[in-house]
Amino acid sequence: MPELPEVETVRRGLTELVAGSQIRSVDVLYAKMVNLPKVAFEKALKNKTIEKIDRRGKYLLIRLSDDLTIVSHLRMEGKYDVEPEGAPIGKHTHVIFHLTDGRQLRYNDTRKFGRMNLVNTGEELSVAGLKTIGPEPTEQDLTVDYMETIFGKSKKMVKPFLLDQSKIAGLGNIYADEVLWLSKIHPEQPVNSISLAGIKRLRKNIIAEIQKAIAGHGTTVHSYSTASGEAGNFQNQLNVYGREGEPCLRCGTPIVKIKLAQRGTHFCPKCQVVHGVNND
DNA sequence: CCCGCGTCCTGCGGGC
DNA sequence: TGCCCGCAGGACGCGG
Repeated sequence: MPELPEVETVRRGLTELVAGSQIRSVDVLYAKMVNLPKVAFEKALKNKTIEKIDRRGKYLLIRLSDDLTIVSHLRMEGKYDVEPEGAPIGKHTHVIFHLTDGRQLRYNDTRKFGRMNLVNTGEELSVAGLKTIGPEPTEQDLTVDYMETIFGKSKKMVKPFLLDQSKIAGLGNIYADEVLWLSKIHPEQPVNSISLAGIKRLRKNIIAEIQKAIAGHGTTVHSYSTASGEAGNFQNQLNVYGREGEPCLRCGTPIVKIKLAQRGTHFCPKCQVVHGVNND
């Protein structure tokens, strides 16, 4: 479920809760969750200290002593919870880190889509998604020049393009719909037909929206909450996502939902129209 | 190389 | 009510 702002919120929560803690042992309850054979994964993590938690796009990089890093991707529904030793194990708990202070860090994931890759620090690029990941959606990293170049080279529809992590890191289905609505760009618009003004508008909205969502601790759907039990509140600031049939907040036209590249896509059919080449 | 599609999983809500 | 189907904030790997 989580997109960049939710993963960043998890990163901050984990930093508060477990940075500096030592792992006594690890239990892998669902072997496919980890890249190494279960026993090797468990053995390698024995007695390691969690030094800090970094993030790249939607990936958490859990830095451990002895130059080890767990590359953790939550995919749709992964979450970390800290529980006291002895708390009942939920049916969706797949990895348990026993800490030396008596607490446990538990990885829970209803759909089992999440993955943990244990690698040597510095060799994160051996993880498939990190090899090709695009720039972070920040003022410094996501430059106008870069956007102009990649947009000029593809005829792909802009919505699926924004979901491609090798182009820009961190956007998912919700924020892609939101930034296109904010930028008044139709989700089916081919990227090489978006004017420079449109690209600049989109870039500004991507950067600002991600920052705003991080400030709001991310978007909560279902019963998602962060490691520290803190639910995000950004869902209250969504303009189009999940608002099918409700009036557009700019013009009152009912929001439409279509399917693009297998993903639900929300937009305003009046504010967001497909333009001709470079016609804004 | 690019693109679209199936696949990995479980739970929930809508419709019959 | 019960069942079946489609859908869900992701991304990889495959084949064309």
